[in-house]
Amino acid sequence: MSTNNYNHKKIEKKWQKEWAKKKIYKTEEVSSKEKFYILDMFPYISGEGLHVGHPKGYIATDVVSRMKRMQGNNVLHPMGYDAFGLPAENYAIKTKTNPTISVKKNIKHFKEQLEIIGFDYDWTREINTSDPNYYRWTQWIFLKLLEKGLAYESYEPINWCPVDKTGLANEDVENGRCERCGALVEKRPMRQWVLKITDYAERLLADLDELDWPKSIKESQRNWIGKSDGAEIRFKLKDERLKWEEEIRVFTTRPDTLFGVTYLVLSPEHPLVSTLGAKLPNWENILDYIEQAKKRSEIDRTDIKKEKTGVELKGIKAVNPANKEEIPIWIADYVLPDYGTGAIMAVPAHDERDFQFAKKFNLPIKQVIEAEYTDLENPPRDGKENVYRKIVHVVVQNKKGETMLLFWKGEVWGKRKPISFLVGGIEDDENPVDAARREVLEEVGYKNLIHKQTLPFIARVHFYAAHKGVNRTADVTCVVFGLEDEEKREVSLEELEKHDSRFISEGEVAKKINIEDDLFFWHYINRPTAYVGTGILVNSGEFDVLNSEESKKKITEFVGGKMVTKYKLRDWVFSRQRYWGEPIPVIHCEKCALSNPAGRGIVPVPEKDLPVPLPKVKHYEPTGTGESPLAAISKWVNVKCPHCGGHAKRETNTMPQWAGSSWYYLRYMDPKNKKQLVDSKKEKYWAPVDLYVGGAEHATRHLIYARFWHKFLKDIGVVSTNEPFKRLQSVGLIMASDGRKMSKRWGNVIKPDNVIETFGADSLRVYEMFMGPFDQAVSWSTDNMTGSRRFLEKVWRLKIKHITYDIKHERQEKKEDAKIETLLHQSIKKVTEDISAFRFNTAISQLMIFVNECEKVEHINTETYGVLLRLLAPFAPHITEELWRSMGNKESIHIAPWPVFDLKKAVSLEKTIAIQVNGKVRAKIIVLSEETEAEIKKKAIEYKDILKWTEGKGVARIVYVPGRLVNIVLGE
RNA sequence: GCCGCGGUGGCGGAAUUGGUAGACGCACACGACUCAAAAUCGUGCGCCGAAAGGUAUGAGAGUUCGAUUCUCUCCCGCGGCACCA
Repeated sequence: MSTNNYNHKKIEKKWQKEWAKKKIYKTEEVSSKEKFYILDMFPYISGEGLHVGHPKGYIATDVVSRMKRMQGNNVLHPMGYDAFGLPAENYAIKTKTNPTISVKKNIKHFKEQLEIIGFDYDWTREINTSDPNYYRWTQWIFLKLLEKGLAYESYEPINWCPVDKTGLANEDVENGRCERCGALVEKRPMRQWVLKITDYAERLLADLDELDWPKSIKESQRNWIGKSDGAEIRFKLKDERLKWEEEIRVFTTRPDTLFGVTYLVLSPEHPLVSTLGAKLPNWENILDYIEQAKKRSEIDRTDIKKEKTGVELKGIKAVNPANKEEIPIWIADYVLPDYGTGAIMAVPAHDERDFQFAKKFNLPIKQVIEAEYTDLENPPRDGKENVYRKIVHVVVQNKKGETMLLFWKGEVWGKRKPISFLVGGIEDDENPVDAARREVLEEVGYKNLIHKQTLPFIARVHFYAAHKGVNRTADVTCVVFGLEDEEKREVSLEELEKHDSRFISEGEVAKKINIEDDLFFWHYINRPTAYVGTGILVNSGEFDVLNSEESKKKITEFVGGKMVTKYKLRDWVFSRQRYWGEPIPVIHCEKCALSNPAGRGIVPVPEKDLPVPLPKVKHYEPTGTGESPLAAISKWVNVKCPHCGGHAKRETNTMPQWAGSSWYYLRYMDPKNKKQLVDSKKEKYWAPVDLYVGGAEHATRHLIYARFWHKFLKDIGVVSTNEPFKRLQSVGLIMASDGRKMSKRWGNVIKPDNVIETFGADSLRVYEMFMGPFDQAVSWSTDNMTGSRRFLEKVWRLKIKHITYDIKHERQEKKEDAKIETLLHQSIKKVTEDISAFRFNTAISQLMIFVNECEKVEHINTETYGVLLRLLAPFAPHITEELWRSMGNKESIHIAPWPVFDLKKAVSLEKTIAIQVNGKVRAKIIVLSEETEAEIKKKAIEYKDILKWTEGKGVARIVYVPGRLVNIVLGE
C-alpha cells in the first residue's frame, strides 16, 4: 500500500488548492465572534528573493492564527507589500527596469515563494503601498497633518546622503552614516518637509508603559526619545565697555550644581556669537575656530574620545545668578547646537566633559556636591544624639607603589573586621594634612611622609558609633602620602592590638577594601575625574547641606529659572528628493504667496483631487541637485492653483519609505473602501492589532513612526485606540550554518523552495518553530531538520495503531490507557499555553514526548489520535489535514474545534519523588497521590538505600515538598 | 561611559512563587534487522571513576535544609543610546 508512506509532495499541493477553493481562511466581516487581529510586518519589496530566515515570523503568526481560528475566533491575518522607497528604486535602477514593473515582478515571485509554505492568509485583503488606491490615503493623512500644523516646511540644515542623493531623517542615520548605503552623511541646508513628531514625544514615551512589548524594544524607544528633566537658567552678560543687556539661556539637568559653575560654553553655531561678532577683541580667533568646527564631520565632532577644543570669548563675562560671580564664556564644539539651548553652564567638579575641558584650559574647579553614604550595616539609630565630626582617611603608599591597608582585628563601626585606609579625627584647630600626619605617627609610626594630594572631594558618612552611643555624621577628607623611607617610631601596644597594617599592590586594593567611602576615594586617587553622583550641597550659600534632589527646584526658583523637559527626539524630516515614493500633495502658488504672505503660497491639494498620482517617467534617477526627478516633468509639475486659479507648481519631493508602512495595519481592516481610510465601525471592531510580529531592527523607525501617526489619527477621530499594536513579538534572525548572516555575498543562502522540495513545507515549519526560543538568533542546520521530518513520519505511522485499535480494544490494558490520557491532557494544556506565549519550541517538544509515548503502547484510540492531530495542525497543516481526512472527517481540520484539557485528567496518579539527605538526592521512590505527608516521610526515612546515609546520625528535621521531594536533614 | 538582555553537555536548547539540572532534538557509540547499504528499532551518552561515589549551570562570595533560579562583587557576549549638558 503506497498510501502508507508519508509523501509530502503528494499532499501539500493538494490541500493548498482545496483550502483556497473552499475559502476556509476568509476573514468574516464584523461578526459576533471574538476578533483576533494578528499581523506580520509586511515585507519590503526590494528584489532579493526569500531565504529560509524570512518566513520564520510568518510561520509563527500562522501557527497562532490557526490555533485562534480553531478556538472560535474571527481571525484577521493579512499580508501585503511595502513597495515604495529607496531600496526598490535602487533595485530598479540597477536592473534598468521601471520600478512599477520590477515591483510587480518581485511581488509575484515573493507570493509564489510564500504560497508553497501553506499560510492561512486571507489574500482578498492584500495591499500594496505603491498602489494609487492605497497611497491616496497616505497623502490624505499628510494633508491632515498639514491642516493641523504638524507638517511644515523648513530650511534647516539636514542630513544629506551624497550617494543616494537625498535628504534623510535622523532615524536614517547610524553613527554618522547613511543607514542604507553606508556613505558618510553631510549636513546640507535645504528646503524640506518636516513632521512635528516632537509634539508627541511625551505621549510616545508615557504610553510605552501600557504596551505588552519586549523590554528591549521599549528600552530602545525610550533611549531614542531621550527625555531629560532639568532647568533652564538665564545668565546675564556683563560688558563694562558696551553696557548692553544680553543673556544666555542654558539647559541643565543639574541645577543643584549651579554654585559650582565656573564658566559657560556656547556651541560655535550659537546665534549670540555672531551677534557679538566683531566687538570681541579676539574675534579673529573665534572665527577661525568656527570655521574649523564647520569642516569637521558629524562623527568627528561627536567622538567622545576626542580631546576638547575651544576658544574664550574675550572681553565679556557672564554672571552666575546664584552667587553673582563673574565667569568667562567660551565656545566649544562639544556643545551641540540643536540640543537644549545650544549653551551650557559648565560645572567641572561634577561633569566629566566640563572637567576635561577645565583641565585642558586651566579653568577653576569648585566642589559643590559631597558624596553621602549611610553605613547600612550600622545605620544611625532613632532617638540617639547626632554628633558631627571631621575625619581624615589617610592613604599611605610606599616606594614600590603599594598602598597601606589596615586589617582590623575586631568589630569597628559595627562592621566585622573592616579593611580600610588609616582613619583618624581632625581636631578643631587642625588642618586635614596635619591631622593625617599625626594619625600616621600615632597608629603605625611612620615618620617621613611626603604629601602627594588631598582629594578635592569630601564625602559625608552617617553611622552609629556604638562605643560612644551616639549617631555620627562625619565629613571625610582623604589625604594621600608617599613614604620617603621606612623609618618608624615605636607604636603603643594598644594600637598594635587594634589592627595589622599591610602594603597591598595596586590591583588588589579595591578587592580588599570593604568599606564604601574608602572605595569611593580609591576611585578618585587613581584617575582624576569629576564626581557626577548626587549628594549634599556645600559651598552653595543658603542651600548648603540640602541634598541634590531637593535643591534642584529650590535653586532654579531662587535664580528665576524654570523647570523644563527636553527630548533627544527630533522632528521627522519627511521629504526625499527621489522618484519612487508618494508625491507630497501640495501645490506652490506665487500669486497666493503675494496675497497672503503668512501662507507662503503653500496650497494643499483638495481632498477630492487625491490621489496625486506618481507620473510614469522614462528617467527616474536621482538628480543630486536637491530636487527630485519629478521637477523635470513639466506636464506634471505645472498646474492651475486650486485656490486662486493662477499658474502654480506641484511639490516635487516625495515621501520617505516609512510613510506607507505607518498606517497599513488600518487598511487591512477595510482594504477596498473608496470613501474612507477605514470605516469606523470596522475599525472599532478590529483595532487594535492584538499581536504584531517582526524584526527588532524596526524599534526606532517604523514602530515609532506608526505610533506617532496612530496617535495623530486618534486625535482627529479616525481611530479609536491609543496604540496601534497591543502586543509585539520580535523574531530572532536565522543565521547561516557558518554563523554569518545569510547573504548572496557570502554564498550561504538557503532558499525555502529547495528545503520544501526535499523535506516538505510541514517539516520546514516544524523545524523553524523548534530551533530555539523564537526571539533569539539561531544558525540554520539541515542536519537538525531531519529531527523534525522524523517526528512527522512518526505521527504518520501512528495512523496504523489507531486503525487497529477498535478491533483489539478488549485486549487493551486499562493502565496504559490511563497513562496516555493523563499525558494527553498535560499536552493539550502545555501546547495551548506555549503557543499563546510564543514558546513554540517547548510546545513541539511536548508533542514529541507524547508521540514517543504513543509509540510505546500497543494501540491508541481514535479520539486521542484526533486530538494529537489537532494540536499539531497549526504547525504542520498539510500532513495533519491528510491524516484527519483519512480518519473519515469531512470538514477541514483547520476549522475543527481546538482541544480543551481537563485539569483533573492532567494530574497523574503516581509521582516519582526524590529523597534527599542534606540536600543531595540519594534515592527516588514512587508514591501515589493519595498518600499522606506522614506516610511518605516514613517511607523515605525507612527506605533501604537511605539507611546507609542516615545510620548513626540523628535526624534534625525532614523537609517535605509535595509531589517533589523529601529532604532528610541530619544533626551534628 | 550609561541603560537593557544574556552566559547551562560535542551542538540547538529544557527546567522560575528556590525543590530530582541537562526534557526534547541533533551528533556520536554499540547492538538488532539486511547479502549489503539506507531507513527503522533498541541501548548508552555532562565531566572524573572499574565501581562505590565525587563533581558540575561564566568566576568568586553570601542567604538557605536545599540556589541555574534570590543578594553582592567581578569577567565575558549581545542589543540600544552616547560630548544630549
